[in-house]
Amino acid sequence: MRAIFNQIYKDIRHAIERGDYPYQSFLPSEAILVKRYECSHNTLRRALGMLAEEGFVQPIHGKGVLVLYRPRKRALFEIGGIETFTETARRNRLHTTTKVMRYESLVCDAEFSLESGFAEGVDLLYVERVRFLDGKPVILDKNHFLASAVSGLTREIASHSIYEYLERDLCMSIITSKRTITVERADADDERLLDIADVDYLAVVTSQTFNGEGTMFEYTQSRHHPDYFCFNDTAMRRR
Amino acid sequence: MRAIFNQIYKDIRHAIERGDYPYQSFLPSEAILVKRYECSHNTLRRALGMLAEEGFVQPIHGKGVLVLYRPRKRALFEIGGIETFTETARRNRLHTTTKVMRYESLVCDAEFSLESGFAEGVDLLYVERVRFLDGKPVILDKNHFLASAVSGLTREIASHSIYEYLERDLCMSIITSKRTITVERADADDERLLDIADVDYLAVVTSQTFNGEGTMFEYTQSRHHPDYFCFNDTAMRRR
DNA sequence: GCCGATTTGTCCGTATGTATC
DNA sequence: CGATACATACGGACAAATCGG
Repeated sequence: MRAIFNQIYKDIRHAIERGDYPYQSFLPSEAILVKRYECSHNTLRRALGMLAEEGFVQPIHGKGVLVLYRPRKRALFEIGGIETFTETARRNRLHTTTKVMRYESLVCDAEFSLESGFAEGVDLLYVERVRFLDGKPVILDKNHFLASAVSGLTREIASHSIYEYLERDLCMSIITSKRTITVERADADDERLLDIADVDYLAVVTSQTFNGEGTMFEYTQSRHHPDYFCFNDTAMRRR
Repeated sequence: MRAIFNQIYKDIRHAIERGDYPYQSFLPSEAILVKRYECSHNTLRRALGMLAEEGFVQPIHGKGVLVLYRPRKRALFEIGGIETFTETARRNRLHTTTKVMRYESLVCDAEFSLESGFAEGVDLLYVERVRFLDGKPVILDKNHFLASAVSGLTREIASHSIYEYLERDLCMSIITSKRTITVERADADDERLLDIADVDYLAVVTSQTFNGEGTMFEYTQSRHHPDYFCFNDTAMRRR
């Protein structure tokens, strides 16, 4: 795989983040960039399209490609894109620990099939974990994995990073993730495990995740302490 | 503009939503689709790329393009993508009303410049509105508009749909929107205007919106009643 | 208001690489 | 190994918006 477009994307992105092309300035024209990167028009446009999709730039017909990126003060803990808890914590230079509360096998019944999207009758692995950030409990993770897809997973591994195991050891490529964010009332478990007293609502991220073969192998509910939840998103309107 | 790719995108998308290509089945191969639509390889791939980006399909190298879409029971009120309150309500066949609480001019000071991203000293229009769904107050909208970009806006228009006015009458094309979702404690205004008693947290969507010329013309904070908030998102991991 | 230069936007045909079966 | 299917890249052509003279 050559992935020239990806190199160009990363190069321009870093240049923008470094401040080479400030907010509200224009990138060099496509013609110039094509010469600089010695690539085709299409390849360059693919890289620009990715940057536009993520809100770094906005191409304006007949004028140029405008930079919309501005550095900003970041929240303590942010999600957006597919990033695991461990990765996010590392990026924010925070120390994390994970406590496995439950680790058990079960079979998907009719009701849970409707909720989760797993087929009825399949074997599942249920893992319930509390995630700590610098000693504070911030997320209650309720993972349901397709047992056949996570063979070899142990309670020990779950206490570190399940995704690292899946990607590195099982060579599973995590591809598509569908997420829904809601705000729900805290229940007794939440209050006990997340150590909250004066808080009665949580941010809840419910997600279905598909691997490289297109099988949905995970259904997870992450219940976030409201003070440590921040989700970022950029959207483009097509006309 | 020919926009063949968009036609193909919509056609395949509707076919999927209609059930022609069920969950976990493969689309016809690219070669077949190229013949069917009488278009080039590139154009077809662009359409497929859009479908993949939005989680409808997942292309699998060497095998085919797998359908990941499943119809699902939808929440009462969902957001995701760029959709206005009015559009979302219409899609969900709900009756909406809007009450304008405040409508005033102001100048961006240093502090608000840092928070919003507007330049210090520019003239702004502040509009505070409560949005009702079938009579229930569900969102408290605090819009800040760049005064120079929304000339002709009146309190009367604000009580219906500001975006409709901007797009149809001012011919403004709303392009990029950067959003952050957090969960915040309800203040006295929230409690009074959203008619909440036993609820003390809200879903807060803070957004910066850019028009077709690349100028940020809006900074808005939408404070959602937690029971009527549902945000959808699909993400892909690049390897 | 028109024209031409510049710049982005769309599409095509072709070639080649790589994973799956 | 060959056939099939997706993945990347190139070069060329033309359309459409913008801007200055």
